[in-house]
Amino acid sequence: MTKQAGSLALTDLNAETPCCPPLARQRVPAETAAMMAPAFKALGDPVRLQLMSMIASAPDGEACVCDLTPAFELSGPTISHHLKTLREAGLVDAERRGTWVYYRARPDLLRRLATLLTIETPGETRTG
Amino acid sequence: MTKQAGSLALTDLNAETPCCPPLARQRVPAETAAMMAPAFKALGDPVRLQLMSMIASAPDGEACVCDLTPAFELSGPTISHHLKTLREAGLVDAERRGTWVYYRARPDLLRRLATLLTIETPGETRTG
DNA sequence: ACGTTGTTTCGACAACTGTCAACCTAGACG
DNA sequence: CGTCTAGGTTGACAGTTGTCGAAACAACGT
Repeated sequence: MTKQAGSLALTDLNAETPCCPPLARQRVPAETAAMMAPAFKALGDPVRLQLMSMIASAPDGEACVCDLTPAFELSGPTISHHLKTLREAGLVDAERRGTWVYYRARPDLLRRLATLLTIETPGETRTG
Repeated sequence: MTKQAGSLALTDLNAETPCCPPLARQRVPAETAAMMAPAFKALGDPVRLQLMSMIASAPDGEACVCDLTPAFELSGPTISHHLKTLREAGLVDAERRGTWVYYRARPDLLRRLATLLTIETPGETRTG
């Protein structure tokens, strides 16, 4: 299990590193790529992308697993597995309150990813 | 329409579909998720993320494979494979000019991904 | 036409991922 | 304490992915 890489990335991502100018502005260093790629990978599955959206768009900013699971035709363990992937990628946080577990989005990383993908509009439709 | 994930997604993504409000604004429909996830997946590899960045940040907006390959300690076929993945995800375009093949970023999809990840800052409440 | 150089495709293999069934843990309720 | 329900973990399996070497394809120089 070489999943220590994941946790390490998490640590770094949680820091206030101003690590990520837009991808199109300057070449992403290998170190940054290694940190951000797992987050993109986590979003690279339709189920997880929907889960992420359901969590991030929840009215109270958090979603109960009991609401997430029935939204898919997948078994509980499978949903749990996907949620774990999102957790390990640093995209969501989980909290148990009584019987239920609630998931909450981590806007920091999400915002960082968005920044990385940002394209600076040249102001014109096309260059040449 | 048959939903052949790969090529169909490409077609749709190339169109001017206003498909993607921020992920945190409203729940991403399964259809949209199926369209966007492959793009995130393509960026979910450190090598491809760097390739994407090298292409997108290239001075002339395009990068030659002959410049990309030596930037990694990977074989030519492997780099070519990653580039193909980016191509199939609709993130880049390839064009052969004489001996060399040049890759160019497709800002449309990149911008759409960024929009999808955009978080509306809570402190930035629109007054009125 | 031929050989040289650059790039992609093919074939193969190890590693990883998505999925489920079965089991285990945490809290609620009697 | 015992039992029920909600979730998470483990183990196993098929399918996919990352990687390479070898071969095929494309364009240039001679």
